[in-house]
Parts: sequence; structure tokens; C-alpha cells
Amino acid sequence: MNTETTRTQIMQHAQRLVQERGYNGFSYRDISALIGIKTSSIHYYFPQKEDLLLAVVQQYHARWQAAVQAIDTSLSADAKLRAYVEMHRQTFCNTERICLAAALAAELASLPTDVRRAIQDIYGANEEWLAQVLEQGVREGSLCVPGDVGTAARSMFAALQGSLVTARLFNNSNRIKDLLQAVLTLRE
Amino acid sequence: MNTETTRTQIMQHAQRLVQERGYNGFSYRDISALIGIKTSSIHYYFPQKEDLLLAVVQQYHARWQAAVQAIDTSLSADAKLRAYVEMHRQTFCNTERICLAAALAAELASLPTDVRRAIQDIYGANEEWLAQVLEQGVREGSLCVPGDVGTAARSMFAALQGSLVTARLFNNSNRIKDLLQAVLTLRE
DNA sequence: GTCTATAAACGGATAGAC
DNA sequence: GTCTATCCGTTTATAGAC
Repeated sequence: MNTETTRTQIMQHAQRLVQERGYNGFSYRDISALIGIKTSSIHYYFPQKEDLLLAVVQQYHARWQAAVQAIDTSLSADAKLRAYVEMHRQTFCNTERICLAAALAAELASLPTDVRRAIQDIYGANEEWLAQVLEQGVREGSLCVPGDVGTAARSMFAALQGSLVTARLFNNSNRIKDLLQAVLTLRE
Repeated sequence: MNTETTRTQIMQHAQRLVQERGYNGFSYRDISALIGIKTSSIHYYFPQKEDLLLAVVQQYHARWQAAVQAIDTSLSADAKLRAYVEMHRQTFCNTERICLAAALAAELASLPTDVRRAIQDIYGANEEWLAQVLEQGVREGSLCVPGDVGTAARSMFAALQGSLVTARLFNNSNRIKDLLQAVLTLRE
């Protein structure tokens, strides 16, 4: 069982390149050179570049969702939130990459409609998960959330996505957990 | 005095295109078609595409700084903050564009060093201004800022940048003022 | 499945006429 | 300053051999 199929390698490199340089910042040639194949071989798996993009986005969404849902549901809200933020921080520290959805959302006007919808789905799913955790936190009293939890969840996810961007910009991964300060009643 | 010089038009379209599609998402041809000139004329003003980019980024920084510093320094901290967020919201509502610095930071790896530094400058200046306002707010008691003001300022600017991205993604400008909820003690 | 070969358009960029 | 003309590498994509 070799998971390092050509198709897998293509998608891995494509995802990384989007996160580093954006959708318009890489070409089939880049990927072909990295893997050691010809660009025509990539077209065999993904006839158009947009096909590759959509496949990468959907795979990213599925994997991220699985990772989020792997967070122990029996945890307290503040522990869930810490685990969630730590997930982002760990991913960033290992790869120096921002979220795929954020990278693509920045160049929204140059993306096909189905990809835009897929990006909305990623944002929506994360905001929804966060809103539920915040609501739990309010119930428990483990989190300090002023105002509407839905609003706070959207704001928090935006902050997290934005902090990944600045963590890379300033080469400082500590920025990723900055948003915890406001919502955690206990100091770290 | 016609400010609609060719140079001005080139820079206007370049800025808009970066904000909409990213640096790698437009070409001299796009701009030339929009203005009704030839690409060689653009090269007369900006020999390389990177020259154009740097000029656009620096102009954007200068104008944004001027607008921020035009906020009445005698205002209370919460009024300053509302004015600052409203500035973002108004700009977005008129143009449907995210911040130039955020658009570029998303494709960081494909940008020249001097542009990266300029983007850092934009982030740094905004974070610094916000930190001072938050500090004033803590002194006055007009803002609710738990923990370190520097950390809160960075987190807040990240949230603001991220909210512009989602405002565009979901076509909903209300998201931009979401972050005010957490920090304003008075409800809107 | 991967290759060679090729097409056709696009990209940034330059030289030189007007 | 703007144009025409041109260069040359890149990019996406296809046809067909192996």
C-alpha cells in the first residue's frame, strides 16, 4: 500500500504551493519539476488546473473537519478552544503555512465559483464549531464571551486566520494564540 | 491640474487588481486594456512589475497612515476605535476590497524582499496605533481589554484584516465591526 | 500511466520610430 | 510619452506514441 502515488504527490505539492504563493503563483511546471514527471502527466490526473484546485480544497476541508471533530467532545469549552488553537499553531510551526482557505480567499476574484463555495464551506464549518464551543463555555462559565456567541465565533475565526498570516509575516508563531487572552478567564 | 495622469490611472488599477486578484493574478495587459494604452507605455512608468507593486504599496501605506492620523486625537479611546473600524467598513462598502497588505501577505513567498518589508511596516504601524488606543482605553475605563494591550492590539488587527476577507467571501459588511463587541463595554 | 511533441495564448520586457 | 514591432520564456492544454 503505497500512498505516495503520483496523484497524491501532485496534490500535496499543489496544496503547499497555494498556501505559500497563492493559486496564481504556481504552475504545472513547478509541480512537475518537484516530482520529476512531465506536465502532461499532471494533466492526466487533473485535466485543468481548476480541477486540481477543487480536489485540493475538498481534501483539505475533509481532513481539517476530521481533525476538529477528533477533539474530545467531553472536554470543557476552554480546553476545546485551547486544543483547537494549538492545532492551528502546531500546523503552522511544522509547515510555516497559513490556512488554505485564507490563502485562496485573498484572491477570491480569480477563482471559479465552485471553489469559492468550497471556501465558504470551510469558513462556515469552523465558525459553527467555534460558536458551539463558545456557547458551551458560557454555560459552563469557563469562557468569557461578551455579547452574541455567533458574532464572537466569527470574529474569533477571523482573528485566528489573520494571526496565521501575521505569524508568517513576522516569523513569530506566538501570535497564533494571542486571541486566547481575551476569552480565557484564567491566565496561562 | 489633472490628477488623472496615466501614471495615476496605472497605479489605481494596479492597486484594485491586487486587492481583488492578488499580485500574480493580473498582468500589464489587463491594465493596458482598462486604460486604453499599450503595455509598453506602462513599462515607461514602471520598468518592472515589481517597481509598480512597490510604488502602489508605499502609496497605500502613506494614504492609510494619513487617514488614521486624521482621527481626532482628543477623542475617547472607544470613539477612536469606532472611527477606526468604521474607516475599514466604509472603505470596504465603497469598493468591496480587502486591505492591500492582507491581500499581499497571503502570497508572501512570491513577493520581493522590499515589498515584504513594506507590508510589515503597514501591519506594524496599525498595530502600534491600536495598542496606544487600547492603552488609553484602559486608562480611561472606556474599553474592556483583558491582558496585555500589545497582544490585544495585534489580535484585534488580525481580526479586522480577517473580517474584511470574510466580509467579501460572504458578501456581508456587517462582519467588519464584529470585533467591537468584545472590547466595548457599552452595547451598540 | 508516462512520455514526446506541439499548439496557441500569455507573460514581462526592450528597441527604436514618431 | 506613446506607439509599433519584436523577443523569448512561460503556461495551459491536447494528440498520439510507447
